[in-house]
Amino acid sequence: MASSELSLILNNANANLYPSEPQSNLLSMTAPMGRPPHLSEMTFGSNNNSTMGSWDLVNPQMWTRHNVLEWIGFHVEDSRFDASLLNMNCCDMDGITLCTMSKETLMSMFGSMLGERLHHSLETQKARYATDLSETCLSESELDLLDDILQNSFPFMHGPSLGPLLETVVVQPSIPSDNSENSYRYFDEYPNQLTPESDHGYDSLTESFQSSHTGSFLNPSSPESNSSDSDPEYSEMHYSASTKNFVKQESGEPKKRGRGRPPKCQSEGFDHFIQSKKSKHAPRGTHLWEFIRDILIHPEKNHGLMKWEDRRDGVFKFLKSEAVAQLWGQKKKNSSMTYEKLSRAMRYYYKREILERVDGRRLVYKFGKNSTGWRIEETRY
DNA sequence: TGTCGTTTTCCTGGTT
DNA sequence: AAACCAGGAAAACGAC
Repeated sequence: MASSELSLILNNANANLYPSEPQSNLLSMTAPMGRPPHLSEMTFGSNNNSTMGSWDLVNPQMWTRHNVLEWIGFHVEDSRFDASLLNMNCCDMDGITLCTMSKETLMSMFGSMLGERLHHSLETQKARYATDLSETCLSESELDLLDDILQNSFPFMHGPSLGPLLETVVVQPSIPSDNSENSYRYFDEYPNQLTPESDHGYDSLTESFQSSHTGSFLNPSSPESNSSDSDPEYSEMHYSASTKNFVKQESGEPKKRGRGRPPKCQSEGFDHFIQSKKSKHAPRGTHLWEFIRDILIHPEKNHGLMKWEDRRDGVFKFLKSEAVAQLWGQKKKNSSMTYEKLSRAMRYYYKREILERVDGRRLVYKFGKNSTGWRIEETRY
């Protein structure tokens, strides 16, 4: 079950861009919503745990801003720290952000004593939940949910290619970082770790994972491994049938298939059973151009993925094209997304004037007159 | 259930 | 040669 951590990491990367704060029901705050409560407004005795807040019941990665405040408040109170010395701006962050902070960063923000204490507590919580996830017996519905997340987030983890990734899962919470780092750092690591072998012109991270890792992640006889896929391309059985690269490796000669997008779910059986349990009507997500825009206008969350070439004119450049594509694929639950496909979708925006062509410059695009929300006057960034 | 819009996938050919 | 660009064709898929 440690694999769910990896899903969390990737989901958190998206959650960073599209936060939903789903756990507000866990809060035990007395402060009104809409602003961070002052520490003096917080209570710690109204939940399951009489001394700690609801943060104690949740993986730090999943903490909301309120959970973080609650957690800080607990330690302020417990250590008899003078709360008036605290800069409340430092307390306004979610768990994902918090988890990227190094000990030094925490100490600089909260002082050596409280900072060290917070760091220690945070590491303890991280370790605890990393352990909990692997040891907890989950209910059937939780298993379904977990499986759902795993399939959607990293379907290629099922089958023969997962071993080393689990190490990443365990290590991730301790990634050394400072304030400037964030979840995208996770993606930044891959190009160096992987050994693309694809003959495809655009080596996606997905392909890299598939081609460079061996070993088994799940017991082949377990329901998880059988159900591994709403996306059958990534089960060992079906991969050859629908993935161009694999076909080429398998036969030594590319097999032609019909034009257009192949069906995502081509199998019956348990895969179909799992699939049928999922909602048929996922809420409409943001469009690709909005996704790109959101990466660009959140520089603190755009860790070297893209950059503005000309902020005023809306000209931007992909720095890590495949990483952006993977992130987009992650958002769309499509782990086979590549920059090639993403860029095709981008080119369709020319006609609709959401994007404008930038001739002669690779990986450079420009927002068009029908795009919104990126201009300096439209954002606070 | 059908239609529509937006991708997604594949492809060929061209450019850097 | 690899990486990227351009755009046609066709299909998937969610929304309405």
